[in-house]
Amino acid sequence: MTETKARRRAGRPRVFDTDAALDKAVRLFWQRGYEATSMADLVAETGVAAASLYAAFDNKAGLFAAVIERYAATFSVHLYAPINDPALSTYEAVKGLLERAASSFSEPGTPAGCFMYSAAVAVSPASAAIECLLRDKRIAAEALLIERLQRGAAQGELAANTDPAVLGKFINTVMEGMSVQARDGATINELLSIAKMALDRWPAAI
Amino acid sequence: MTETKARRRAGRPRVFDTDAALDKAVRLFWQRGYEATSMADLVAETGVAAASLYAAFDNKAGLFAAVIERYAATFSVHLYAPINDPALSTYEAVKGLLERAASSFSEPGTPAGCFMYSAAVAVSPASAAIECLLRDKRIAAEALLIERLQRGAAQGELAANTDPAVLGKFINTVMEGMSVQARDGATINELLSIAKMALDRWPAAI
DNA sequence: TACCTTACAGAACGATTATTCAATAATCAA
DNA sequence: TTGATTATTGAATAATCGTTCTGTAAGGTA
Repeated sequence: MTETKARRRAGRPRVFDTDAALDKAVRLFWQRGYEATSMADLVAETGVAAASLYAAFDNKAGLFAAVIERYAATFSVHLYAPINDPALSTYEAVKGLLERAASSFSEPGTPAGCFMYSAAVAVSPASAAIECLLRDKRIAAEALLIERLQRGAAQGELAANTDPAVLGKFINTVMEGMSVQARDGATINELLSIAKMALDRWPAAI
Repeated sequence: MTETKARRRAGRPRVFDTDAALDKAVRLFWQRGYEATSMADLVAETGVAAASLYAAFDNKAGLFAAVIERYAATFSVHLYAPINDPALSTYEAVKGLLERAASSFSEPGTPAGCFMYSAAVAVSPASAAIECLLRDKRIAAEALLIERLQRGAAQGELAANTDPAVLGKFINTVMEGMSVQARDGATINELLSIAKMALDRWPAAI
C-alpha cells in the first residue's frame, strides 16, 4: 500500500480516474484485440481526451501495457487465487482454477474468454512487442501452475510417475482451449464439463 | 472436379495464379490475423496489383473468405483425415487427429498454431462478419468430431456412461489450447505429451 | 501577487487504410 | 477486322490511423 497522504505532485491535478479509465480500456482491448481497438475508440469509451491519454501512458502501446497490469491485478488475481491458497490440496487448487476459469470466461458482464489469450494472438510485425508482452504473461502463469504442481509432487500428492511440467502444460492447454470455447459461445456448464473431464483420472498418489 | 477443358470465359485471361496467390495470402493472414494484414501487405506478398485482387475477390473480406476455403481445402483436410478414415477405430482416429495437430501446429514452414483459431479471435465490430466466418468453421469442425464419436459410441467403442458431445468438446478444447501453446513456442514433443495426456482420459469400453 | 509545473481541450499532423477510377491490353465470337 | 468482354496497371480517392501541437486552466510554492 502506498502512502495515502502522499506528497501531492506539483501542477494541475489529474481530473480523470486512471483505474476507471483503464477498466474501460480493458473491456475494449479484451473484446476487440490490440490492433482493432483505435485510440478514437478508447477516447470515446473512457471519455478522456487523446492528449490526456498520451500524457498519462505515452502511447497506445504504453496504455496497453497498463491495461495488462490492470487486468492482471483484478481478473487474473481472482482466477489464480486457488493456486496461491496454501489451505488447498494440489488437486483442489487445480480444480478451483479450472472452475474459476469456467465461470469467469463465460461471465456475462465481461467479454468472453481470457484477455491474456485473446487480446493479441495474431498481430502485425510492428506490434510484435505487444504480442510478446502477453506471451510473457501466459508463460509466467504456466510456470506458476507448474511450480504449484511441483510442490504437490514433493509432498507426495501426485503419482510418482507424473511429470509436473507436463501435467501443468496440459492443464494450462485445457484452460487456453476453454477460452476459445467461451469466445465461441460455450456456456458455463459446458466449460465445467470440459474442466471435469480434464480432472478425471487425476494422477493421485496411490 | 470441374471440367478441365471448360469453355474459356470471354475477355482477357487472368495472368496470376489464383491458388498460388491464395497460398501466399493464407500465410500472411495466418501469421498476422485479419485486421493486422493490410491490402498493401497482400499486394507485396502475392505480387498481384490491388485492383486485380479486387477484381477477383471483390474486397478484403472476400479475399479472406477465399483464403479460409483454401486453408480448409489444404491444411484442414490433412488435419482431419483420420476422423474421416473408416479404417481407423474411434480411438485411433482421435489419436491421429491430435498427433497431426501436434506436428502441423509446430511445423517450421508455416506459422505456428492453427489458422482457424488465430486469424480472427478478437476483431473490430466492423469485421464481426469475418470473426463469424471462422467461428462457423470451428463449430462445424467440432460437430464433425462429435459425429465421429457418436458413431463410435453406437458401435460400442466408448464406455457406456460417456457423452460423445462432452468428449468431443473436450478433445476440441485441447486442440484449441495446443494451438495457443504452439504460438507461444511449444515444441512438437511438448504438444505430443499434451495430446498423450488428453488421450489418457480416454473412456474405452470395458 | 507572481511564478512553476502539470493537465486540460480541440485542432492539426503526416502516414496508412481499403477502395476505385481511367486508360490500356489481351482474349473471344462474329 | 470489328466489337464485346475481361484483366492489368498505376494513380487517385476519402476516411481513419496514431500522434503532436497550441493555447489555456488549475493546482502548488514563494
